[in-house]
Amino acid sequence: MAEAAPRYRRDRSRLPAAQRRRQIMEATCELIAERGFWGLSMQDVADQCGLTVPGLLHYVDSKVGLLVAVLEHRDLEDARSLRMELGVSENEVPDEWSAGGPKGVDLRRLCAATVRRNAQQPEIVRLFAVLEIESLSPSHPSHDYFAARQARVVASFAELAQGLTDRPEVLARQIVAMMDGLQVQWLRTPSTIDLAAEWEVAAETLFGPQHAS
Amino acid sequence: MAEAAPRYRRDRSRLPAAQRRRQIMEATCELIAERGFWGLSMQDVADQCGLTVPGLLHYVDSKVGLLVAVLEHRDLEDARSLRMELGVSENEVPDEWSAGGPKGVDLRRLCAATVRRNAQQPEIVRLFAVLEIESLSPSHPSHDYFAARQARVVASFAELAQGLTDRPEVLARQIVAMMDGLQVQWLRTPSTIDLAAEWEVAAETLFGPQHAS
DNA sequence: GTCTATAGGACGATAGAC
DNA sequence: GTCTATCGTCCTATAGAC
Repeated sequence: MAEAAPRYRRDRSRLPAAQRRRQIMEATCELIAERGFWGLSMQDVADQCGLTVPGLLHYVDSKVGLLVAVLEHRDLEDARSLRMELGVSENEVPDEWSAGGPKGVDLRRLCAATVRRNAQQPEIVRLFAVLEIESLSPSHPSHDYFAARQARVVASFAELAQGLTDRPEVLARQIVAMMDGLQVQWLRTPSTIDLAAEWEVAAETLFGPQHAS
Repeated sequence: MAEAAPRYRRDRSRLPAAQRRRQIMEATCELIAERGFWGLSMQDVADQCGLTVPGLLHYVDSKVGLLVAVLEHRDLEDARSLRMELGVSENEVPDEWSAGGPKGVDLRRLCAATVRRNAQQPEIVRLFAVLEIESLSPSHPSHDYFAARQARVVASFAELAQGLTDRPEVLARQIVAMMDGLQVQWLRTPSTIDLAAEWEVAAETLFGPQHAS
């Protein structure tokens, strides 16, 4: 006749909605990075937030809903942060570079900034690495999202590479491949690889020796 | 009082054990490539083989056992096939290159052969791509396997790159990164990318212009 | 905004018959 | 070598109370 113990000690009752949403999103990012979308369970997310599963489902309508919420959230966050990093520190505005119209941004600097930023958030990098691979399957809920994303990035890079080579799209693909590949190696053994430094060397190879400015 | 229908029409009853094992391994490869190890279910494997789950468990003792069986199987297969491709067509013997002692093999040719072979078995490439990322998690059953594999490949490549550059390990990592990255892009849109050709161009960038032999 | 309770499956694995 | 039957756990999602 013992009372059933709750799965988790819930200490943060009745958070404001916005804060709760952010909390849910962050927990989901971590857990997808750790286990992938197929390995994600609503129970784990709920536990990590100090909620029950129905409590969690009050905010997102399904497991897939959780995924798209996370992706939208990351896209906004990334666009904002990259605009800051490049747009403010230099007088170029990489307005919507990822959405279609990169305008006058130096490709090499854009890559370096991206890598530098990624080097500071391995969990996010891992989230995308996991989803990028998982979503190769046509039946994955974010299959279309990542297909479009890949095409968009390559197209943007290719446009920016037009002055640098006679095969801009090939260079664009190589850049993306090298960045992704180095990031995976870095994720596996972060302590033995300095991602930003490694990229600098790779950039020399891909773009040719650095011009003295 | 209707009889329960079987999940699957089992038409290949009582295969010889060796044949059954091969069938199980191939089905598992496909399904892990499609869904990852976390998304793999014994039921799916059993169905695809025309078995019930307990019937399947007669051959492998657990789900993890299935995974390691697949990896061992692929390693044997790959070593054999690569030895054939390189060792026979030229008079070099890349004996156990992946296990530790690459001997006098031309790195550039080794890479080209590997890519050429991979271009013909997208399902296997995808299997490894999925597991490589999934296994970043320390709790993944093949975490150690892929960590060791990564280290081994980089070390081998670095050793082979010693004559080519003053930073062989950096070049080795770049090669691995580029191969992996291009392969992922190719897996996403196989029809728009010629993997072997794309690698040839990348090799020019990484190794420098091809020597006329 | 969060809960309890529960429906309704799918899962990995075992025991034991044939 | 393969089966039926079954256990106990986990899952997503719903209904409705507070």
